[in-house]
Amino acid sequence: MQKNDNIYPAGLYSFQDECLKLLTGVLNVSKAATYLVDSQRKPICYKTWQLQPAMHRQYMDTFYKLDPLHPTQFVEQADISVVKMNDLVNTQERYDHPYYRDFVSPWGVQDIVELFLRVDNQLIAGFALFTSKQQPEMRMEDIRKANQLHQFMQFSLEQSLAAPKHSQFQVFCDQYQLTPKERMVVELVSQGLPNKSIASGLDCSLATVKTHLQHIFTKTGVNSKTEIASLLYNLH
Amino acid sequence: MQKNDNIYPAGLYSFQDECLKLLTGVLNVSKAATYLVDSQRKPICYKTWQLQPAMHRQYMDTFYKLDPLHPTQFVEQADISVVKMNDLVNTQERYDHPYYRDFVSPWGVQDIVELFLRVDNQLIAGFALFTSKQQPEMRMEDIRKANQLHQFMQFSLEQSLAAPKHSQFQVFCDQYQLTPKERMVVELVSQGLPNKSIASGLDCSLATVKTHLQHIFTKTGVNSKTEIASLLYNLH
DNA sequence: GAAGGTATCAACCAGAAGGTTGATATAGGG
DNA sequence: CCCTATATCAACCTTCTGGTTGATACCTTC
Repeated sequence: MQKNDNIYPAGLYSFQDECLKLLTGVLNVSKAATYLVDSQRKPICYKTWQLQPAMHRQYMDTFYKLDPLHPTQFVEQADISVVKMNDLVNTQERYDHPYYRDFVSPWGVQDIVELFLRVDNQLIAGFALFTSKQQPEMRMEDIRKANQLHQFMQFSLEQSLAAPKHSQFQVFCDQYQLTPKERMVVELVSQGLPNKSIASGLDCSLATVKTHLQHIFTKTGVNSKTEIASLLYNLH
Repeated sequence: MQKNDNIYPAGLYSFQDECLKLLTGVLNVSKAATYLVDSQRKPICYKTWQLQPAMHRQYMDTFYKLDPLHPTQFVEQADISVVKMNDLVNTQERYDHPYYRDFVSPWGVQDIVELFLRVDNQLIAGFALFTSKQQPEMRMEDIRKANQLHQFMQFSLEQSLAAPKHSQFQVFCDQYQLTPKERMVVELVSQGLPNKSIASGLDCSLATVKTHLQHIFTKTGVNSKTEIASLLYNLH
């Protein structure tokens, strides 16, 4: 577990931002979301675009369990990278199933396309693109574009992970032997986020974040988040 | 005032550290100190080496006024860069004057050599090197070495100010039109220092630091020191 | 000399962050 | 099977930070 994780998914904060901008800028979607997949295969670090906070909360609280596009469904299928919901689930099912009846449909969503990014066959990030009932149905052409974008994002991801900035982050984390979750905390700290945001980013409690921070502080020998950010960018 | 100061002395935190290490490592001194000179020609951002905190406090509280090597004595004399106290002040004076009788001598100091760094003829940093009464008197050879080191430090300073890292700092400060003192605060924030340390570094009260921070927060549109550090190293 | 920018400091408050202890659960190695 | 490492969370307390208001002083510039 540690082995697979000491590179991913930490260090991808701005990568997510840029990808989301790209997708929503090029494709005709009404809402979008992105997340990273942690070592326990749990989606964390959600970032959304024009997606109602209440809808996201509903998903996180309840409906993620029923999601046919949930990343856990695709961790093993390394060949699947772009999935269209309405292709995966037939029309009848979409009428019967509570996921569509009680969640997808009420929020005015017509279809969802999910993009997965992998490194070494391991799923590490995902993107959900929503079209609304007011929009025209998604066509082959749109899916082709999505595949095109996916391909470039996959390329860009590998570049990002090889960049000096990223390796600097790795050097720091390796130097102090931080655990995967601790690395994620450091990543979010380095973005200047308050603990509350870090907690919601990692989908855990404030208490857990504080515990992680305490461990990071002891390992690195500092005593504030600002100092962490400073250390990170002033490696000796 | 603004004009002369929007480059210096901010951004020299690690430069000071390295210089102090160099001087104390190469020259045979018992204590040392370094400082930056701000726009009001006041020494700030002291860093010391083997110098008793109590001695430093005494100097800062009282004796700085009597110091014949005090930087204000040399702001105008752009040709003077390395000064030896015992050459500047004759033996008799050193017996009579309270600065030596009540401060220098009681702390076991035999001689002091001061080095000044300038940019555009403006004094921006100083180094004080102390020899103790237990050490042999400083000779011509030592002064030659000090001059040699000074020359390189002067070169290195110019390099540092031209380095990408420094210009990044400048870009940030210019972008948000920060005042000289605000820039100093940002510099110390970027080192991860708590407000109390920033206050003592700038030789002002905690309240002043907080006011500076509030202004920086409004100008940059953030609301925490960690975010400042993050912004600084993640310029868009 | 009035106005604006800068630098200084005080007092106050609410909320965030840091520090500690202790507890639970789970995965993996020996 | 036990031990360790990891991840999770709660409760508590202290200290630090952020936000606000208001005041003084100095220096330019108009």
